[in-house]
Amino acid sequence: MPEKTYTISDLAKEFGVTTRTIRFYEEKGLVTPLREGQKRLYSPADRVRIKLILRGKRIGMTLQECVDFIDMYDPEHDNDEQLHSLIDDVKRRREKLQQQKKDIDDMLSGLEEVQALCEAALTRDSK
Amino acid sequence: MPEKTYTISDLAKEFGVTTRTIRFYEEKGLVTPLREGQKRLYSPADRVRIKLILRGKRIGMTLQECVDFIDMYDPEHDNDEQLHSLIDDVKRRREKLQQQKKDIDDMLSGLEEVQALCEAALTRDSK
DNA sequence: ATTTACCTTTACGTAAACGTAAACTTTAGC
DNA sequence: GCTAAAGTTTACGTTTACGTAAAGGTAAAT
Repeated sequence: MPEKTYTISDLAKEFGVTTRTIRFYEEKGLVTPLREGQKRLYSPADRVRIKLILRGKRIGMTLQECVDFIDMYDPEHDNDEQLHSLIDDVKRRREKLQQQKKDIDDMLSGLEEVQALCEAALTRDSK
Repeated sequence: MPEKTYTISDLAKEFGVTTRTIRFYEEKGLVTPLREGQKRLYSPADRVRIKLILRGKRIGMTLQECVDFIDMYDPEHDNDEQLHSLIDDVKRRREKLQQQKKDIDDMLSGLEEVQALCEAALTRDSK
């Protein structure tokens, strides 16, 4: 079956970013869509890459970190050395993610408290 | 008891940032240490603020978002309207944090898989 | 045929978050 | 009394991640 394709504005709309953003990612080599004449044609794989980039960004990764992260899935693991190096990278990244998760949990606890206090103050006032 | 104080390099060392960073935060109004002559004197409260700022940064918050977040704990909740508004802010922030947590969990799953595959490839080679 | 709605490239502008260097003062140690 | 370490202000530089025109090509709709 003929692979589905997307225009730049399709993806921009879907992900809530501007076309400028997507072209910028291409400038940086993060995506490399095909061309139909001048027009960019994005494959499902391109779409996924953009999705992964935006996910990375949501937790504060730089674009370079997003690329590095995505490349972990697509490794050129020729030899043992590269495999070991990749495993080390994965471990480091996992630890960082765990720390971020802990940070988030701490913040969530705080916010829940704040919300409870606010709501208590409101019901108190309403009496 | 006399409240403990910190110099700028005390805090810089503790948090692994430069003094420039801490002064920059002051420029932006994120902290307002006392002075002893020219020298800045940081209180435990200042220290905590910096800690919270850096925690926020770790999950990708901008400095402004960090301030807004910290201010949620220290609210001027004069009237009901402000309380409601604060509750709304808290809810929005909680949702965002939940999304980030989900993103992190997704990434962690992916990384665990990658690591497993790598380790499998290694043990296979060693035979 | 011309408006409308996309697409394109090129290029300068901008906000955030510091880095870096210069030039100077203050305090502690020898 | 001098030097070294830490503090200070001022100010220009840098990277990241786009925003925002400007100037134009293409294709469908009226």
